[in-house]
Amino acid sequence: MRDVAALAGVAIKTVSRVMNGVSTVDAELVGRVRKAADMLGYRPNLTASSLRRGPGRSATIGLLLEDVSNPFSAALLRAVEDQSRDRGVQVLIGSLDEDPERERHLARALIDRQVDGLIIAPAGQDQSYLLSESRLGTKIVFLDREPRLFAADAVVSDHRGGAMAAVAHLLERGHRRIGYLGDSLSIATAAERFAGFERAIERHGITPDSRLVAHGLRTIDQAGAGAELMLGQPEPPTALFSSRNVVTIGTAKALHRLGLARTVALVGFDDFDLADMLEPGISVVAQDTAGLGRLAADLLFGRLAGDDSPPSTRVVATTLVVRGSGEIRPLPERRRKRS
Amino acid sequence: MRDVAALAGVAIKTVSRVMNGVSTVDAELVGRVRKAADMLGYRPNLTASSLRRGPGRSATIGLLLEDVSNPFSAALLRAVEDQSRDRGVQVLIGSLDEDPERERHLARALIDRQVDGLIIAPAGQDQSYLLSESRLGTKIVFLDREPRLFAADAVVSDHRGGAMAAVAHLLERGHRRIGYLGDSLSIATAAERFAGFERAIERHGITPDSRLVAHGLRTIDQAGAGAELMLGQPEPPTALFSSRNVVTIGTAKALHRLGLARTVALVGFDDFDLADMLEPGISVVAQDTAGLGRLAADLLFGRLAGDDSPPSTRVVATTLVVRGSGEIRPLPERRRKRS
DNA sequence: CGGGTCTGAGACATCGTTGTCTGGAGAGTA
DNA sequence: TACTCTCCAGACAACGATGTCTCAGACCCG
Repeated sequence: MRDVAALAGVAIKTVSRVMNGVSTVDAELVGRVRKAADMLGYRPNLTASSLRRGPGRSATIGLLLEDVSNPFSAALLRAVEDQSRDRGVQVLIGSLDEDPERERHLARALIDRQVDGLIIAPAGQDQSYLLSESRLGTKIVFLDREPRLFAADAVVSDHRGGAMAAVAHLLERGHRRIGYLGDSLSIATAAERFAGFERAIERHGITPDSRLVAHGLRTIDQAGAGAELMLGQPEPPTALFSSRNVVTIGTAKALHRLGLARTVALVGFDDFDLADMLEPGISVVAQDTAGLGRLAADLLFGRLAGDDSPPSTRVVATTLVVRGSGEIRPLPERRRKRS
Repeated sequence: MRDVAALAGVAIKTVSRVMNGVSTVDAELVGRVRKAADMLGYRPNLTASSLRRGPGRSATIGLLLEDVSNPFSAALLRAVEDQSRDRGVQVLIGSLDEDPERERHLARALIDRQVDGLIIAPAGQDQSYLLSESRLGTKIVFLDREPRLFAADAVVSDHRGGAMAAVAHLLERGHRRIGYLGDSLSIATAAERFAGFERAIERHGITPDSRLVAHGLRTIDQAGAGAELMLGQPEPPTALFSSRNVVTIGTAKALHRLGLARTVALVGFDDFDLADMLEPGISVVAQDTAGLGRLAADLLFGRLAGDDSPPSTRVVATTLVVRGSGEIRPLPERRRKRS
C-alpha cells in the first residue's frame, strides 16, 4: 500500500480511500491510484483491515456441524455458503462428531480468529461456555438443535411433529405394533423424535412396549443388528419408525436380509439419496435442509446488521414423502402367525 | 492483553511470552499472568498475531471444491479437515460449481484473508492467474484435477487407469458393444476417463461407435434420458460405462424403468452410498477419497514446513468394486435380436 | 476585495500482537 | 572486591490498514 501511494504520488490514506470506494476523492487521483495498484499487483490485506476496523468486520463466519461429510450437514453447509457468498462472506467450518469437548474447542478457535458470527449445530448439553466467549461481539445462531443454558437464536426442524406425522401415517394404515429404532437419547434431536413417537402411539391408546424400542444405534451395522433383534422376537412389530437416515438405511438392509421388505412397513426420519430407488421405495419424513441453512444464515446476518430483538427459535416444518415402504399394511393376525 | 499485563503487574511483552509458552519466563510470573488472564477471560487475537508474524502463520488454509454438498467433495473436505485439526489449523471452504470465474474470485478472496495455503479442485482450464496471487507466499496444492499453466503439487486419482479397468472388466465378460455416458469433455477428469474408455476398447480391436457415446450429462435426469436414448437404438449396447456417480445413478434408474437392470451390464466411476443395496448392486470403480484429501493436506503442510522440492503430481490408485451389475454377461446374439 | 463555507487530501494515532534491542540484577570467577 | 557473563523482563517499533482531525485551496457572497 505504501508502494502504491509512492508510485501514484499520493498519501497512503488516499489509497485506502480509493480502495474502499470513498466518493470524495478526485477522479484523476482515483485513476492514478488504480493504475498504480494494478501495476504493482496490490491486494489489500483483509487481516489488517479487520484488525483496524474492529469486531464484526472480518467478513468471515464460522460454521460448526456434526460431520461435514454426512449428507445432512453437507446440505446445511452448502445453504449457509450460498447465503454468505452473496455478501462476500467466507465460511470457516468444523466437524464436531458429537464431541462436546471439540465443540468448545472449535468455537474458541473460530472466535479467536475473529469471525463475525458463528452458526453451531451443538454436540454438547451446555452452551454456557459461550457467555464469556461471545462478549467480544461474536453473534451466535444455533442450527438443527437448540442451545442449553445460553440464550440465542435457533433454527430447528419440527422433530417432534415430524415424528408424530410419520407414526400417525403408520397407525392410519392399521399398524398397532410399531417399533422405534433410534440414536442415543442424549442427542437432543433423537430425544425429540422419540417423544413424538411416544406421543403419537399414546394418543391412539396404545401402551408403549419397551421390547419395541431400541436406542443408541449409531451406525448402519448397529441399526441393522438392532432391527434384526427386534424383528426376531415372539411378537414382532408390523411396522418400524427409524429416527435417522443412517438407522433407516441399516433397517432397510435388515428387512431385505430377512425377506421382510414388503411385509414390514418402514418410515424413516431424514431423507436420503436413492431412497426412491430401493424396492420398495423408502417413505420418509424429509427435513428442509436448504431452508434450515438459509434461515440460520439470514438470522445471523440480521444480527450482524444490528438486529437486537430478543432471541427466538424458528421451527421449520417437515414433509412426509410417500414412496411405498410406509404404506404397507399389517398382515391379518392369523396369516402372520402362520408364516 | 494490556489489562492482563496491568493486573499481573508485568509488561505486555511478558504476557505475550507466557501465552506463547516461551521458556525463559520466571515460573512465578507465569503463574501470575495465567491467573490474571483467566480472571479477565482474556483470549488472544489471532488476527493481530498473524498480522504481526507475517505470511504463513495464520493457521488457516483454504479449500475450494466443486460442491461441498456432493458426497465426493464432502469426503475430501472431511479428510482435509481431519489432517488440519491435528495441527490446530482451520479450514475456509468454497464451492465452485464448475465456474472458472468463481474459482478465480474465491481464490483471491481467500488469499486476501491471508490463508497460509490453498487446496484447489480447479474448475477452469487456466490457473496462470495464481502466478501473481501466490507471490505473497501462499502455498498451493491441487486436488482431483491437475493445474494448467501453473506449476504446483497435485494429487489426482488414476482416472484413466480406473476407466480402463472398468471397461476391461466388461470386455472380459464378453461385451463388445459398450456404451459410454459421461459429463462434458471440457472437465479434465471426464476427458481422462473417456480417454481410458477409448483406449480400453481400441486395445481390444473394437472400433469406437459414436452412437454409443454421450457427453455432457450433468444431472440424474439428463443421464437417465441419455441412457434411454442410447438403449433405444437399433443396435443397443450390451453394457454401459458411466463416468461419474450422478450419471451412474441416472443410468441405473433408466435401466430399472426399461426393465433392463438384469440384462445390460453397468460399471460406474465413483462409488456412492447404497450402491450395494440396489438390485442388482452397482459395480463401480471407487476412488480413495480419504486418501486423496489426506495426501493433499500432507503435501500442503509439507510445503508450509519449508519443503521446496520441485512440484510433482501424485496419482492415487482406484479400486474396482464388484457388486453384480458389472458382471452381467451379454445375451447370445440371437436371443437379443428376438427380444 | 475580504471573510466565510465547503471540498478533499494529508498527518497522526491506533487496532492487538510480536521481533529486536537494551539494561538491570544476580551469579560466577580471578 | 571488582569484573564479566548470563538471564530475563521491559521499552520500542512495526505488521497493514483506517478513523479522526487538520488544513490548504477553491469558491461564493456581501
